[in-house]
Amino acid sequence: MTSADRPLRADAARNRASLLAAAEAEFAERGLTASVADIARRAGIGKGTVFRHFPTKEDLLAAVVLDRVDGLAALARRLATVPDAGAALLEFLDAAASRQQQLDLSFLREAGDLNDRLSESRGRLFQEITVLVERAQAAGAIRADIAPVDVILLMCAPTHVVSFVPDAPPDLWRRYLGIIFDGLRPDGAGPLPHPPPEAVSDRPVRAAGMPPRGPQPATPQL
Amino acid sequence: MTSADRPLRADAARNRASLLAAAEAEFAERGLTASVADIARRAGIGKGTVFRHFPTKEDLLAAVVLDRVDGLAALARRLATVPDAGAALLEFLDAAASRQQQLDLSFLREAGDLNDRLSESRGRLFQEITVLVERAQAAGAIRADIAPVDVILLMCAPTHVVSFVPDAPPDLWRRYLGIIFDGLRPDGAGPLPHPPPEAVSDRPVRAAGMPPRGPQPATPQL
DNA sequence: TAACAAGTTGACCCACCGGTCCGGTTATGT
DNA sequence: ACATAACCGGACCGGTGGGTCAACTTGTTA
Repeated sequence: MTSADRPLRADAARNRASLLAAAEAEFAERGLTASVADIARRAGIGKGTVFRHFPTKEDLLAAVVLDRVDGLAALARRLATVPDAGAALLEFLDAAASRQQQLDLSFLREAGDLNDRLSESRGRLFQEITVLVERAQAAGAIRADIAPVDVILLMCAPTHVVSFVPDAPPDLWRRYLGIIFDGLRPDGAGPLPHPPPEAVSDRPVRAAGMPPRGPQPATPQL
Repeated sequence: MTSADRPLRADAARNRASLLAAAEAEFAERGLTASVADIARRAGIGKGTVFRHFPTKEDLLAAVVLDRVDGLAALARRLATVPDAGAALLEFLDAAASRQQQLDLSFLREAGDLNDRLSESRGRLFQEITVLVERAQAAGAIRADIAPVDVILLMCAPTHVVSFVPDAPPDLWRRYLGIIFDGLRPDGAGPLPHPPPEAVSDRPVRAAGMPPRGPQPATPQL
């Protein structure tokens, strides 16, 4: 819209920048429950201005998350040329988890309709991951019965697991990435009990704690 | 209270039962964000009645969750006598994940103050798990550098991972339990990159999406 | 500098949610 | 059958959060 039609007014551009910065910080600190009002206050602008730039809170979140996703995809692409395919995959997972410490992307796996540009970027990222996984597999670094989807699904697990320990050391997640990655190795291990799922997602599912619009598809929970 | 003083009136007992059933169903479908009003409606009783039985939404959740936790602890205790310690641990993790399909207990790992009875039960459960893990370790079924805490933390991962795939087959989680459990095996695998955390929790941290009381400890998110 | 469009703002709207309260209802013991 | 205490329910309260709007300000362009 504004970005294509006109060059955007000077003050508007400034506001947009500090809005994005504030949103990133706020989402990182409070999670998806961060309120638009708080973000606006932090950015030093009025709440109305937020909605002028992004018609919806979800769109704001999408904007914040977009470059992280693109960055991850770029990293994956770079790592696809590294000789040691196994090490490349591990490094990617390391980087992914590391960045999740700052902002949870896990909802990306389900939110099929967050934003057109975002879901496009997500698609690219998933494709790059697929390349990484298949290379690692061809190199014998991970077992043959692993599908790229599996890695995508497990990608966020280390961060999630660690999010439950109170004063977690900043790199505790590496421990769990280590365990999970060892589970991907071809060493011992019998056959897996279930085939991988078809796809991660493409239907509209909402990020948890975001908008209680429909009857909600229900995250299965104990 | 009511359960100790007096035998509880007939209609009250009936209402309490249907309330618990409704709460369980609603929490399972909508997660922690299920509203008390919805639960009351589903139970066919007034909202006031809900609060008469449980002073707080959190207490209601605790009541719903309590017997599941106790059931899991009982299972763990039973499995502690099974000869094959490795198989016993795997079976426990299988049962735990299986029940999580119905109601997510992951918040147990952080909610230190949900309810006295609940956190007591949780303590027992964790202790039983510790026994299971140490036995499996002594039997050489899982690697020596795994701590019981690790298993507790990873326990809910398979369910969580699967919660992102749209129309997941009901036992897809077994695939990821398989991968993770393989990561616990003593086979190949170098040393783990980080020591285990001290404890899972004992300080008051709120379940996500439950009450926005304090400034929130912020689930680290990407 | 004049004039207009683009941008800004915060009061306002509305829906939701946890929790309270009191007038009315009903089970229960005698 | 009656008295009574336990119980029920829904209107109500205070707070919150996403989103709207009309009046006002400001950058831009001629």
